[in-house]
Amino acid sequence: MQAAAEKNMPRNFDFAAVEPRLYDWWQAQGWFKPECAAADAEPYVISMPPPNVTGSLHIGHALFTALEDLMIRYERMRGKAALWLPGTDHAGIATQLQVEKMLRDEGTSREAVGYEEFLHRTWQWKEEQGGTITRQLRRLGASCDWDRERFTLDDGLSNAVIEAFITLWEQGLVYRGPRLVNWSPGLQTAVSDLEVESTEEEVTLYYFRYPVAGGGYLPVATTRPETILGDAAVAVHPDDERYRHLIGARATVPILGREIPVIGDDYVDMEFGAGALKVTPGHDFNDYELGRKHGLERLNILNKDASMNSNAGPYEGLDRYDCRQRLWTDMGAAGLTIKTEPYVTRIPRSQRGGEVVEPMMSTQWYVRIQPLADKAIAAVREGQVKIVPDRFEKVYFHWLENIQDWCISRQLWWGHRIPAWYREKDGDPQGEIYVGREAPAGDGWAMEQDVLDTWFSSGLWPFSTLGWPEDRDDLARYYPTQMMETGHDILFFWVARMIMMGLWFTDKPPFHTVYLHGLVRAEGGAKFSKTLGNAIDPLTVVDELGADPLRFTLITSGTPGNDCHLDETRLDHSFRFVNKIWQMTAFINMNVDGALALGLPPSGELDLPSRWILSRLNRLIGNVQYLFDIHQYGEAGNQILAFMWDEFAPFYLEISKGALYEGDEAQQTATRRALVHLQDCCLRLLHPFMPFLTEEAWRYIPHEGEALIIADWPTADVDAIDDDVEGRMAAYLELVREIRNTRAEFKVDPGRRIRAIARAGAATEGLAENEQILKRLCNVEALELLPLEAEDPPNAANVVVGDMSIYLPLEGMIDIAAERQRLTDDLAKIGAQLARTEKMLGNKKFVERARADVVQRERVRLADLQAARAQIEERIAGLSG
RNA sequence: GGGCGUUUAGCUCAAUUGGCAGAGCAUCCGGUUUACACCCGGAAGGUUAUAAGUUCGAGUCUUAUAGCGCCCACCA
Repeated sequence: MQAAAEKNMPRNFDFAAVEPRLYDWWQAQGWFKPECAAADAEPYVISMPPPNVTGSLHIGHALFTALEDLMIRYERMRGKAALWLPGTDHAGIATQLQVEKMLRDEGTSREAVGYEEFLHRTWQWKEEQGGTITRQLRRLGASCDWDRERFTLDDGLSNAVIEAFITLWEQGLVYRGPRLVNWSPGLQTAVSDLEVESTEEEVTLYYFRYPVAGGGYLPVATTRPETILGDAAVAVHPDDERYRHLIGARATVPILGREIPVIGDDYVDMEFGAGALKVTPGHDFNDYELGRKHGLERLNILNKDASMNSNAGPYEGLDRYDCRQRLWTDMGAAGLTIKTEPYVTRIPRSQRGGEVVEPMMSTQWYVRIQPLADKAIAAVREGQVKIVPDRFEKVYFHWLENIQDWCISRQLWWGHRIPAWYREKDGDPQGEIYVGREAPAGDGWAMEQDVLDTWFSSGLWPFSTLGWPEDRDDLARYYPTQMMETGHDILFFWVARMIMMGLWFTDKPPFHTVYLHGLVRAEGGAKFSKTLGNAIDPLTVVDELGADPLRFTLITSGTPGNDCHLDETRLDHSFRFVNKIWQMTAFINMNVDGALALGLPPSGELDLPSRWILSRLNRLIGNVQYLFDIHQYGEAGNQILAFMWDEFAPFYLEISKGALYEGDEAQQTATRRALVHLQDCCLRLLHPFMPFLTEEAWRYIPHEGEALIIADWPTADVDAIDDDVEGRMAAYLELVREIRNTRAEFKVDPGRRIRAIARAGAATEGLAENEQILKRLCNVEALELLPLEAEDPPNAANVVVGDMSIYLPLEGMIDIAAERQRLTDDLAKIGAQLARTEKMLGNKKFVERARADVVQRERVRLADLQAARAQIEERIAGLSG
């Protein structure tokens, strides 16, 4: 098999020109599509976590793109029908907020333009902005099947959402009703528990008196005095000797004068605050439960914008915080206040706007989630779905085992409108409810205004994108998917819900493996944010360094599940690695011609360095395979880099110049074939990390096949792994290091060629055959052999590795005293190592119980160290004489 | 209040079933060697947070303590 390589390789990798050219070529050839694999190929599918349709690429997107594209390219090279299905999310709240801001800037508002116009403007905004993020993903090299791109609000997915909703309704798992919800006053919508984030804040704890009928009062403390207006009871602990006699008495709500009962419940903590508890079932989740238990009224005192409503009496119309002040002042005037004190507590805020969320009574749609959760728990428990790293399984179980019904309705305009209709009955405008695809027959039906939580449609993503519930072809071939790669921050929001809904609607887990990555953080662990100004913009990096260094850095900076701290110097290093690979390719390119036969020559025709580097290569391939199998992609990347930069380039490639420039034709050919094979394997291994560079470089070495993107993934040739060869070579390289050290110590001009003399004998025989190693790596002229009985060369430094002893005649540079000192220092080092090894081998238990190869290794080490010590001692004695 | 993660060189991080603690950046010394100065050679830098334990052997496993971080939870 012969293959030509492109000639005239450019001096540097011009990523800016190459990236778009290769991307368009790959895509035009259909290589991003699973159909490019064999017809019977096993599918490998990743549903891309859909970014917000109007979003713009940030470093988190870059991380998931790098990881998922790596997985996809790897599986594609392994011959799988690899499908990476891209798409975007309509992102209800986020997008609506963007459009509302736009309207505000125009001096108008959502309410002013009205429902139809607002939706029109939002779609327009989506059309304008919608392509941005997917264009940016392409710049990173994302090899998605763009023909299958989906959007959560497109017709097919909307159909899936309606189907899912109606099915749940028919199964009795969707219900509508008044409940206490987390209400976002600014957005004027309900939000789910998950969308509320509590942060510790310094607030005021207000102590006051609750007058009790018949005289006296109960002291109560609260952080939200305005909720006094909605109190339905005052509770004390039944064992509280101070107050238990008041249970059953009537208390009077301050200012309003409303009468409420004093109740007893052991929920009350006697030690806390004032000892008695005000109960506001309409505005507090605990009190809601308490109220249910005691049959208390759920009074709502707030309007939708969190101003006070008519139940607040004289305070009607005030904002809740103004009311808090005014009420407290009025209570003070009435002699009902006791004191205030600073207090730290957790304040619930909306994950979106950051505003304080108010628990409020509201009629919403819910999913009865327990049956779905049970299946989702079982699927992970039974191993049908595996979470990497597995510690997140515990978090997953804990959440699902304590899950609350899911509030799925949102009072937004942008989203999937709930397929429900109402008709007036008995004076209630929503007295009759119908759920279905179309409005029912008859007059007077009005469609539900609310839309569904964005995560409802996202939960269907892995199968809705493949055509569910229609068009079963793709669904049959590519579902369930294999990999769900996403951030651990949306384990509950998204992953758990996909598993629940996937199992419920398709009876299959939507994916087999969940790989969770962490957050990308700045140096020192700070969160990346635009306001802090520490954000690394991935597109700027791509402009300046190319996509490959960014991808490589992101992948090699982290481990699964852990946040990674992105260090900008690593970007730089990756960029230089790209150049390194390019230069290695250039060297090979200029040393081979198109007539070279591909593949390796028989092992017998290969010299020791070639057999060594091929052994190392195959060990690397095996390691990389292992690391990919356990999803340790970062470590795999680092090992490939280390192999190329620390072994292949500085040693083998340098040594190969001997054979290439001075060898006979057979040696030249064997070396060329080895070089090409090595570089070919490295480029294949690196392709999933750095697709552009590797594809382009591959063109310049002889290769077989149309493109690297569809080339085969390397497999380790275990027969090529040779411990003996590696051991011998390691000793020679140790010798190289010693000679280089010695040269540096004696300040020998690096350009100066020096002589190297070894005493003849078995120890040096192999070395003499491989004198190219010393010639190329430490600039010696040749290895001269000294007869056994000859005297030591005068004025020579001596380096010793194992049983090999080399003299470096450095006339005029050697100071006998200095040389003796150097050798004595060496001897001390060897002595220390020897002591350690002797101690280990002297330990009977070690010899008996340690693994055989470990013991053997120590024995070899012992022999080498003893030999070296003998050589050096002899040499020191010689110097003295 | 529970749960999880983390603590390794000055900084950012690795270390595959327990087997001589490694990189990058920064520092110091020396180099225009015909693939690469986007480079090459050399050096220095660690009681692996602390304390016990298991083991022939612990960065790795167990327990406790401390710092940092995250998640979950109804003390007003």
